[in-house]
Amino acid sequence: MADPLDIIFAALADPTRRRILAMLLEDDMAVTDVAEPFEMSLAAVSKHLGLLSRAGLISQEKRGRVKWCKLEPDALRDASVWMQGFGQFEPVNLDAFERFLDTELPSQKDP
Amino acid sequence: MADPLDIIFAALADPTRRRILAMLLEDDMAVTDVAEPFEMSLAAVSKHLGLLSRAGLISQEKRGRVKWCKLEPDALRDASVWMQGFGQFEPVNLDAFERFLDTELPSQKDP
DNA sequence: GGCATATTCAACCGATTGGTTGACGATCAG
DNA sequence: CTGATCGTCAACCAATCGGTTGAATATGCC
Repeated sequence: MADPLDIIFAALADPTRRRILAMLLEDDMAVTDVAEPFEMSLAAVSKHLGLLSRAGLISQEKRGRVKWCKLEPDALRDASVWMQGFGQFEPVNLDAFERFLDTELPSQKDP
Repeated sequence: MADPLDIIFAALADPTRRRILAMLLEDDMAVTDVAEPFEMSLAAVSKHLGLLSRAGLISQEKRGRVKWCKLEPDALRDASVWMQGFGQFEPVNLDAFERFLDTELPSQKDP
C-alpha cells in the first residue's frame, strides 16, 4: 500500500474511526476520553487511533501521562481533492457557493 | 457494515478500484475492456467491479453478452458531503471558485 | 448444432482487519 | 516507596480481502 490515499480511505471506511474523527472535530481529546463512549476495549480504540495517526488524519502528542489526539484535516483534504477530480458532483459545491456568493460578496450589489 | 459510507470508503481504499473509476470517468466500458490494462485475472477485476457496484459507485447493465459498466457519481457525492462536514479543507474549493469567478463573472469588471 | 467470446462462480490461499485478553512501561498522587 | 491511572504491546481468534485457478453459464456467430 504505497499510495497515501489507500491508507486514508481505508481509515475512513470504519464507522468507529469516522465517529472518532467527528468527536475530535469538537475538541482535542485524550485517548481514554475518546474510548469512553465506545463499547469496546481501550486497546481496540488505541489501535484505531494508531491507524488514524498513520493515515495522517490525526496527530498525537503525549503530555505527561496522557496522550492528546488532534484532528489533522489536511489529509482529508487530499482525499477530497481526489474526489473533486471526478467533478460530477461539483453542482453541490456550486450550489453551496451560490449561497456563499450571496453572503460574501454583497458589496457589489449594495447601494 | 450497515452504513453505506463504510462500503463506499472501503471501495475507494483500493488503488485498482480507484483506477477503474478513473477509467470509467472517460467512458462506459465492458468488463473485459476494463480488465485489459491490469496485470491480474479477469475474475479478479470482475470481483472489483462487483464491489464497486455494491458500493453504488458504478452500475452494470448487461446488453447481449457484454456487461457495460457506468460510473455513478452520486455515491461519491455522499462521501464528499460527509467530508465537507469537516469543513476544514473548504479553502480548496474557495480557491477553485476564485478562478471560477474570474472566468464566469468578468462582465462586472469589463468596461 | 457447435464453437468461440464474455462473464461469473466456487474453492482455495496467504495477508490483513477488528476485536479480545493479560502483561507491561510510564507517570502522577500520597 | 506504593498504588492507581494512562496507554501500548503481544499473542491470539474469526472474518474479510485480494488474488489465483478451473469449471460453469450465457450469448453470439456460422
